[in-house]
Amino acid sequence: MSAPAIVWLRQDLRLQDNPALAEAAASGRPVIPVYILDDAAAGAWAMGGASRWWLHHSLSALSAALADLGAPLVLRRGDAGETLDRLIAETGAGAVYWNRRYEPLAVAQDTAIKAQLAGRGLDARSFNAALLFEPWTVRTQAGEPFKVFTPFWRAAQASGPIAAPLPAPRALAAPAAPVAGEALEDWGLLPGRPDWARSFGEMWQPGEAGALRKLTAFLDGAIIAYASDRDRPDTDGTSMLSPHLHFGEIGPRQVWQAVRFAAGRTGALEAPAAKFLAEIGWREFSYHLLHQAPHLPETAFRPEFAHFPWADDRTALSRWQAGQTGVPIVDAGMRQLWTYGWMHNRVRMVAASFLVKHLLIPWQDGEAWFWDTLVDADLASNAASWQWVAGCGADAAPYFRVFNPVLQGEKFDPNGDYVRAHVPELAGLPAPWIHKPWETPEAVLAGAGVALGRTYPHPIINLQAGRARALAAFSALRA
DNA sequence: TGAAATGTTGGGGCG
DNA sequence: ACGCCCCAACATTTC
Repeated sequence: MSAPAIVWLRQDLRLQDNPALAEAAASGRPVIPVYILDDAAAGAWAMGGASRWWLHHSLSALSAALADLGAPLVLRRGDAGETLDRLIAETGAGAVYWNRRYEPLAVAQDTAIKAQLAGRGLDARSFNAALLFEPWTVRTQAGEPFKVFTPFWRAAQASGPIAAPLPAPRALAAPAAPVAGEALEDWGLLPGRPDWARSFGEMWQPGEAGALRKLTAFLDGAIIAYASDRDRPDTDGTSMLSPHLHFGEIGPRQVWQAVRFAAGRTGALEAPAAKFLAEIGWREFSYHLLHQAPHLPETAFRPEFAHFPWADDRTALSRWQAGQTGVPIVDAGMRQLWTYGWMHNRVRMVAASFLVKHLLIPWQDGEAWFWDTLVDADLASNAASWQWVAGCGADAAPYFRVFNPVLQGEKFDPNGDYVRAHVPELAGLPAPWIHKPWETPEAVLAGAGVALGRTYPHPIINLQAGRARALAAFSALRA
């Protein structure tokens, strides 16, 4: 029997379209799939709480699926390089395969490990499972990386056909002797008390099966109205694939093929399909930006922001985090985030704009909170999106684009149902007032059981004054 | 993937 | 029937 192949799984927790796993299966070697929890290697960007909840359940699902195929998942903790070395020594493995990561520290770690393994004569190989286009392959005519989304996406799509996804291996050869691993329950990935994740399960089914279910439901339902409903937080208008994509429970090639196939069957889907795939494109663009600017999670892409006069207001930050700003659409979003580990994208923009512009709080503070609380927390997307809102990123929103949370609420949550779902103390307010309780007549408030300052906060800032202050601060930057 | 201020226009009420 | 005015609706520009 030939020496086993280790498949080092990371953000590719699936069987379908998994090139590293497929390579191991095709090699004829016994297969040892391993997941290594290596928090130290991630530095300041170790997985947040919501991501850990997700990881626990995703590994649980993957473990069952791999056991069915004949090669049980091995769980280990510690420095990844040392852990792989020990595993190789224990099992006599002759090959290590993995799918690439793109976070700067992960790239450095993978590069060092690969050189180390190859130097010792092991077959160490990496593959692409996470992106449609490798970040370093999309270039302008001048050979430069892109800084603007639209030309990036046009060039990327024109750069060649997207490979068809690989099927899941039908079976895997088990190693001669079982490989010892840790118990998932011992990793402490789930919250203790209080169990802030108790509602997550209502919305999510981590794992490959859950990912495919979300994709199917989207293609059978919301995609037809995606162009408009994706902006409506009061509907299920989006795919909700983001955490599945982040953990690699489904790959972008699978999404691409399924969407194109669905659109090919009926012409009515062509336009919404293109809109949806452009969102996949934004994910690709974020990785493209992170690759050209490795400090994107910490430092403004545009250098003139280095000395921006941000406010140091811990109280305001806490109230924003807790969904107690007194601005209904913002509070609804922040509470949806806390309750379900996810926030509708339209509301993310509104809540982020409110923090960065009305409150002048550094975008990095919002980024850090999202990192800890989102189940889809993704270093590239999170950093690029926060910089976009703050206006300090590539292809960023212009400085004068300040979302008015009242108008956004009235436009995208016209009946107030989204606010009612997440801010129950306002549920009695009629639609014309629910997005601006501070302007609501006293009699209407009383009729709805709302007492401002007691059952629901006064707004943390006057919206007009906050907008004016933001415009002054951001326009000073240009001068 | 904005909002607000300012400018323009055209329908309809009304003397 | 006509002209004046109001203002909603839309367009443009400014931040």
